[in-house]
Amino acid sequence: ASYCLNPSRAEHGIGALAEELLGVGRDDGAEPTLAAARAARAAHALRPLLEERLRAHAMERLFYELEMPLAEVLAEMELAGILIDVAVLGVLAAEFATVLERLIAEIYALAGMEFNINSPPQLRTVLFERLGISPRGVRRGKTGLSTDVDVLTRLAEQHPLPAKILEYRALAKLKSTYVDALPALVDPATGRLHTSFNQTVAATGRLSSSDPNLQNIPIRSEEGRRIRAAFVAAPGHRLVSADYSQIELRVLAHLSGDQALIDAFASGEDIHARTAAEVFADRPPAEGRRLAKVLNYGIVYGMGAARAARELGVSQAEAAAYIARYLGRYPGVRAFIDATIAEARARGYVTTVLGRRRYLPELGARDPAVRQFAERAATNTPIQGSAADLIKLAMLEVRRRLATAGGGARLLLQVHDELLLEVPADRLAAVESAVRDAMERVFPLRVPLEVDVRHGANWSEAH
DNA sequence: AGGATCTCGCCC
DNA sequence: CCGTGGGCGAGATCCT
Ligand SMILES: Nc1nc2c(ncn2[C@H]2C[C@H](O)[C@@H](COP(=O)(O)OP(=O)(O)OP(=O)(O)O)O2)c(=O)[nH]1
Ligand SMILES: [Mn+2]
Ligand SMILES: [Mn+2]
Repeated sequence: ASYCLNPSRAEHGIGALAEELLGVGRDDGAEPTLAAARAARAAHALRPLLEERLRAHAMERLFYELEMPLAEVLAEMELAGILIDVAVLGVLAAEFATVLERLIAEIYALAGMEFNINSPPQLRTVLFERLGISPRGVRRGKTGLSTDVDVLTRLAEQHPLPAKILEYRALAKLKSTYVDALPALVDPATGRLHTSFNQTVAATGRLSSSDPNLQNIPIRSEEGRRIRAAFVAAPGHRLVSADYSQIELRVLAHLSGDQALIDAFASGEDIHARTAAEVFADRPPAEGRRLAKVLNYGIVYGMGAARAARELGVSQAEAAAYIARYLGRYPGVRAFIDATIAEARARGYVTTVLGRRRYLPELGARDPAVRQFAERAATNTPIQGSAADLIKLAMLEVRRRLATAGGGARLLLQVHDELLLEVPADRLAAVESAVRDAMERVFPLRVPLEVDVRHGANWSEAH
């Protein structure tokens, strides 16, 4: 309830709420029995307060009909877990280790010394002092010159070392974060991996996932897809992935009412593919579409010419012209952004289609940087948050349909606009059409909702 | 030894 | 602080 009322709060526990809403002082060192008694008394006192606030904010349906029943669905998903082919990860670990060893040797040779490649400050010293690469035009962070992927990509034109570092970084990331970490978290009895879905963390209404995070499994690179392929279906089953097509662009079309965008979706256009064809025609189609996605959402959510120029590989002036032309094509979008910011400033918060709120007090900040940041968040939250509303609602409907027609099919994961299910092989067709139907009809918008449904023996095949 | 912060990079 | 937004985690470093 506290999360619905104010999703930006750092804590929603009884202690924090008692302190703020009841004015009760906290004593974290209290003897356990006493602490439990105090928590019980606080919970009892908080209940009518929170109930009244939910009513006053018109959030009773959001809470009682969406978030509360969703909690049980999420619990089932956590309990179900997902099967991991540990042997696949074992092979990758060995392969990656071999390549990393070679890269480390090459890096030391190019640097003329050994150092900790994982240490940005040490790398900075090697690049800009020992090798004397010019730091001209290199971005600075809080602590000094940056060594991130953008910087190293540019430096790669001047020296062979940065490219090797990039290669090392990409592989080391995959190995440490996924290949080495995931097997240790697999339940040895079942071979399955169990995440936590956090329902009260993201300020927009999205879920998050942790311990382990299964919402950021690699997909972009070939090596990444091999990791994703280690997420497999149980014997006799398939993994089914159902992912909304261009979801936030559709929500934007709905909320803004922009006629060009509505027409585009009414006639089945793929805006990501269109952008890709316009500006990334020289790239492989799949990569082009992914880059186009970044650009499409970036522009809509306030990306500047500097960043757009980097993404597009053109001058800032050309990027600025592209952004202007893009927004000019969808005049309703600009108007929606301006109206959303104005309304947010007046009311102090923005809302989603199901009445979720996010307060943005920084909209009144005098510091323009702080204020503009809040304005971009105000633009994004109604759209990202409404998309989160839709898939949460769809999850309840999918769960209901599985109960009657699933034949043992289970929801396993949610990845913001994607549901991953494990389905008995002989129930594939029925479950796929039920899931598609539930997701597409969940909450009719001014544009159709479309869902890409695929299946396979592993998550890489299914996505 | 363990927490906080920073940098970097994975995903939607 | 931030001029796309929203997350989580590994490793290094600094500090207690
Ligand atoms: N602001 C912002 N939002 C993003 C970005 N990447 C993804 N999202 C959000 C918007 C998307 O609608 C949503 C789901 O991501 P997807 O990868 O499924 O993209 P989308 O549904 O637009 O395209 P799709 O047709 O599924 O390939 O996540 C991004 O770089 N910036
Ligand atoms: Mn999608
Ligand atoms: Mn998706």
